[in-house]
Amino acid sequence: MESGSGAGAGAVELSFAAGSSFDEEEEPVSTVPTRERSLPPRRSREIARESIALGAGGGPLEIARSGGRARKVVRSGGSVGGRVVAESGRASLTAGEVDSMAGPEPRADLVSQPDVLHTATVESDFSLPQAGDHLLSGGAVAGPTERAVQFRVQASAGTVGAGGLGDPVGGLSVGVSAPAQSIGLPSVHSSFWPPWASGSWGAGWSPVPWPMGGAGVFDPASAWGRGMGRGGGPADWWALGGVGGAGGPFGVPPSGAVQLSGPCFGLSSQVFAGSSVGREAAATSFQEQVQRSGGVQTEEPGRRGLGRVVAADGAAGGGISAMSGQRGPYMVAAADGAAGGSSGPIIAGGAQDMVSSVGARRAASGVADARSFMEPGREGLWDLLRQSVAPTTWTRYNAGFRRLFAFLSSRDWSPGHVSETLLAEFVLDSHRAGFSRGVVAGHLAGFTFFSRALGWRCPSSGFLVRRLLTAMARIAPRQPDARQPISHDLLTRLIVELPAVARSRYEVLLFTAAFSLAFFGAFRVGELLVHPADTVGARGLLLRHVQCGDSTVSLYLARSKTDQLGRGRTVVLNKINGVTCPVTALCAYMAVRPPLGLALLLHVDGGPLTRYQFLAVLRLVLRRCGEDPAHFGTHSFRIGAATCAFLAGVPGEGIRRLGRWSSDCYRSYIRPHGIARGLDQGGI
DNA sequence: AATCTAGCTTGATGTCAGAG
DNA sequence: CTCTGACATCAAGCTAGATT
Repeated sequence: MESGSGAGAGAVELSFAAGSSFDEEEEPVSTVPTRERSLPPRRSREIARESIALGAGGGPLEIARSGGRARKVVRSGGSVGGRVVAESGRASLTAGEVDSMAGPEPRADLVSQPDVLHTATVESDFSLPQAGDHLLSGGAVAGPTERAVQFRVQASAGTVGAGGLGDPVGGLSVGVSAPAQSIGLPSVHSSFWPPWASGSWGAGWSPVPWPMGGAGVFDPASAWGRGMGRGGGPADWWALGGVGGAGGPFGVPPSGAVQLSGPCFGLSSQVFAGSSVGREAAATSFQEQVQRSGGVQTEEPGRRGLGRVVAADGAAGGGISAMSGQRGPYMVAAADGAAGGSSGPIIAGGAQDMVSSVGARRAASGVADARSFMEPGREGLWDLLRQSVAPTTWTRYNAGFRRLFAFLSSRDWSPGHVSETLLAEFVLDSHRAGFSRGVVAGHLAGFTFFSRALGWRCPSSGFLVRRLLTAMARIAPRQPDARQPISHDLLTRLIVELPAVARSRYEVLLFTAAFSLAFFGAFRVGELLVHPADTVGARGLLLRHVQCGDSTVSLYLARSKTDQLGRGRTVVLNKINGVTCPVTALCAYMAVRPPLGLALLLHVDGGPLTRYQFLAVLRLVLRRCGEDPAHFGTHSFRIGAATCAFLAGVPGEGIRRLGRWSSDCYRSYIRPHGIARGLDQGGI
């Protein structure tokens, strides 16, 4: 099965013309027209690094904010307040409106409550005389609307491989909005490599035969899958295993002194705010993190009830929707649209806010946000409700709510209970407008979600609605998934051809590792790559999640689509022969990977490998292999892995665990003939 | 009890506008 | 012209409830 050809052996350093990260010192010998790929500019990041000027004691505040597409300066006569703990370093400043302005009918109950309306975080060097000092005093923003502004100074030290702590914690977080006990962490993990690197699990790490078809060692008595967590048992022998449990495989000592280990690869230890050992490291690491992050970090947008939303929906890259001027009870419109995790609104400062509409594609619709109908004083409930679903789902539900709200408002409807007749009319209207069944059902789901939260009756599962949706599905049935699997043979060819499209030796190693991991790990692209806007590495493989051994690599998946609670799983890949070997590929890449950034897969300048680039290179090399790129996607690696495992004789349960499926839907990926034909295909 | 199905949730992806 | 981010849509994936 293995070709064993040495693809990269005689490869010269070639170049291609895109990507964000090519080492300028490397000699570009392009074999691909620059039209296909070119160096992306990074000036936006430079702009983003422009810092803020902090006006202490009520002085003027100037925030230069910027991003991928826009740069705006917001001035406001404000002051900041807070108790700053860290002494020096590079801090990010989170600013948010305490509340929205008063509209024609201001709600005093909301206006009076301090809370962050919109926040944005920018960074700045800071140097404070003494930890614990009250350096900056609070105050209200001047202006007719009397908005207070709240800032949080955040000195982030980055994180170390303390998987047991859950998602990376932003290191030191200090300021007015951070209670003292939240500053720093109760314990410090000192070393970069987690304890299991020392081999404590060693007995359980059986070679994984897949997809070689049974060449492995079966050790059912191992700790693998037994002592380490869920899903144990003999069926694990072949598999990638799942190590569950709250702590994950990464041990975190309950206590201990701060001890910085040697080169941290951009991931310094978490340290106490008050730790003298840690401050310098914190500052250094944070600077590094900021540089990697592109400068602007945003927080989850929080919003309050009534008022005028002056800026919302800002992309991390700087897009901001101008929503100013809206009045009345249904004022918010698109403000929540950025809840997708990758972005957050940018603040607008004072009374004369300058708000950019750059990058906004969606015009103000004047349609309500569901939160507008929340009873006063229950905002905390709303915030927690938001956490009950994924950010993407929240965004989508909001879109559904807005669309249905707009439709209902055009009928004789007042906010509140909805009749099934009206819902049926909505379905009919959507059908005539050309929406698919899935889209309409999604809109209904979103509206129903918020209706339930608000106590509105919304019979979206009524007979009429259900039948109409069924009719839509029958009229326009789903198209079969046309994406073809990337077989192991094709993977081999892709890797062999990579040098022809890569710009440098480094990129050959990067994409070889990326493709090999995508296939053998059966990763979703979102599990493999870190989104550029994700500065904390909430998703995707991070450097600290990887452990290379002589014959295995282990990859810790902190969370995934099927692990929303973030229990974590570890994927172990074993060495095989040939150019596709994930262990060899990853180790080769790790040997040249720059000591920068959080993401595992990044360019030589530290920028993360993006989906766009991953797909662009995949398409280039597919074309070079004589394949039609239109038939493949990033998911083709996952489809190929399932298909390949099936053809190699891996049992159904094995395939299920390989791709971390918790249902039988993996069967739709068994596509020995290329195209999906149905769930019963494959006869598993 | 086993199987099927619809509904809900969520990741992947295509398209568009804008930045550079 | 490429690349990014936002959005809309498609489709994966899970589960509760209905059906057999």
